[in-house]
Amino acid sequence: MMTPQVITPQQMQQILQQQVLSPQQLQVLLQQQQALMLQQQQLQEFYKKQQEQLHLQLLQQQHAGKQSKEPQVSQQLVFQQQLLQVQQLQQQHLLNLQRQGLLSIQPGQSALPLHSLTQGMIPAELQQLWKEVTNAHVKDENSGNSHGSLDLSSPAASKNPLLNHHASTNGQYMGHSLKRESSALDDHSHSHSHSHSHPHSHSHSHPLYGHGVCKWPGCEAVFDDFQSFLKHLNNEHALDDRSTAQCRVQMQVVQQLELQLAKDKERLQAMMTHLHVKSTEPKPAPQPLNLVSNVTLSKTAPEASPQSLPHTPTTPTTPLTPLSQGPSVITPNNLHSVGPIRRRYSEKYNIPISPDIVQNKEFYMNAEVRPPFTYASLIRQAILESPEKQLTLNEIYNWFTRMFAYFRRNAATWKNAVRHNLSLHKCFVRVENVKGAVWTVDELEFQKRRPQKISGSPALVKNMQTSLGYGPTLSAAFQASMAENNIPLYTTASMGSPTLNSLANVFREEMNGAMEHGNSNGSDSSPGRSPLPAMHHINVKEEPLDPEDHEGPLSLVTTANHSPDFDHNRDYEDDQGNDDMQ
DNA sequence: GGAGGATTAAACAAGG
DNA sequence: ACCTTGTTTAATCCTC
Repeated sequence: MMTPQVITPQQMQQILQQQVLSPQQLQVLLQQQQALMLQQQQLQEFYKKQQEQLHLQLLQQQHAGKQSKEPQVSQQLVFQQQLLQVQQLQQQHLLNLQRQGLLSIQPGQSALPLHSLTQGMIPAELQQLWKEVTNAHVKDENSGNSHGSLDLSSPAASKNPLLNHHASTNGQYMGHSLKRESSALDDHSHSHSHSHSHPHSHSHSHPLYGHGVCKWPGCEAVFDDFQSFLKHLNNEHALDDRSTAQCRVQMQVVQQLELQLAKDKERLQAMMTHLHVKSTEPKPAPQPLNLVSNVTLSKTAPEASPQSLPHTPTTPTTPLTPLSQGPSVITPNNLHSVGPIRRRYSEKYNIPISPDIVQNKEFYMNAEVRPPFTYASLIRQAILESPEKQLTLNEIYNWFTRMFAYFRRNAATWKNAVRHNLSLHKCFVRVENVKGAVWTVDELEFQKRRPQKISGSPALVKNMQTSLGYGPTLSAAFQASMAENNIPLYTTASMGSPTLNSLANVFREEMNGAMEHGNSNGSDSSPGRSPLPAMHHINVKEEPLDPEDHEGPLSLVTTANHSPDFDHNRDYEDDQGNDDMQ
């Protein structure tokens, strides 16, 4: 019954062990998403009101026709623009929620084997979680997928139609709110609804179903009727690693967007305040976003009192490649050509760091997701980030734990890997120092090393695999989704301050390395490289565009202004006690 | 199937 | 004796 050929039990375990979110985390994420949707709704209304109000004011002022007011009027216009932007952001958000694509694996191939494989291994909690996730979706259908493997949702949902009703309690705001939401914001289902003739589409509004298309991230299967869609949903998007991971990715996407939204709202609020516009509403929570981050953060002690690394943490100034070059607008296409141009790292990074995009960094700081970078890249980044471009081994360790939640575990393992890498790669040079020895980076060596690296960043691929449990698919998915976010982010970035952070650098570097290969070799620093190979495989299939989106994440992952909120006092800081893990 | 990179594990040495 | 820091070797996985 098992088809180990696809994933060995070992790998599976790894996946489950380190990559799959803990039930609690998923729980939180789910709730967050739900809350988000509701919030979105409120926001939408709120902004509408605001806009109306503004409009009125504008009209009044224009009426008044006072010369002196003109400047103010123009200001108002800007303001309005801001409002629009926020709205767009929201729209984008919703769109992402619905169509952001993840998979690209052919259902028949890997999906199935996985099902059977996972079946026996998935922890009960996962099942539970999945119930929550799908619960509302599966309205009927025992969908014949009786072979245990695909059931996932069947146990709870399919058997219990009642669940659907109060599904909202869990995370499935499906019903009305969602419906409303989509009709209001989702131009897809909205604007097109009439063009497509789907008899059931309106009666069976399902967030994952629109215009006869499955909106599951990455899927876009077309269906004639709602029933077949449901069937499809149960069969193809059952509870397996992929779905779970996709769900997770989606959550991250949501988080990202939320942060962005929060930022823009803040901006808007500031603008309103400045213009003395009283908001008609209590104003949504200041930081609507971080439901999750807050949780995790609070859990990990938000206070910031760097100890071991007092200096480095506060030097966000990305020592590396400023992303200023970012294509004005990142589109799936131009990404490719423009690609991540390897920039020599210049000391000139006076780029103001917009505190808003710290998201990605935060993501890795809070989520125990294995960063998609090789140890070498990370080590290098750590070193380059330091004021003196040199770090002691311990400082490198600290950087790892500080920057990545993932490295707060299994210290013995990754530390060994770090040491191993330091010794192994010529690009890392050990320099005797007064107080011992420090490690520096031989940039030339580092760059030199890359091209040889085949297959474009196997690390990435692998990391993604292990990290997401579904390899390339997810990595692509994740990046794709990030890329999507990218656009809105860029939007704001353009009006604010574009920046990138260390992670972005690492990412870019990694990409560059990868691309090096993808594009028929080339010497060291040939500009246009093609990104993750992984993505190619996957995305190419469905949308030739996406593959090049990887740049997205880069820009997305911006900024580094960072608050060393992870104080080193934390348990994970004390390496000792943590090695227990394994 | 082989080459080569990355990761992980582990043995071992030197110093504090 | 123990821990940290480094160096090495080896097994394994992965992509080309």
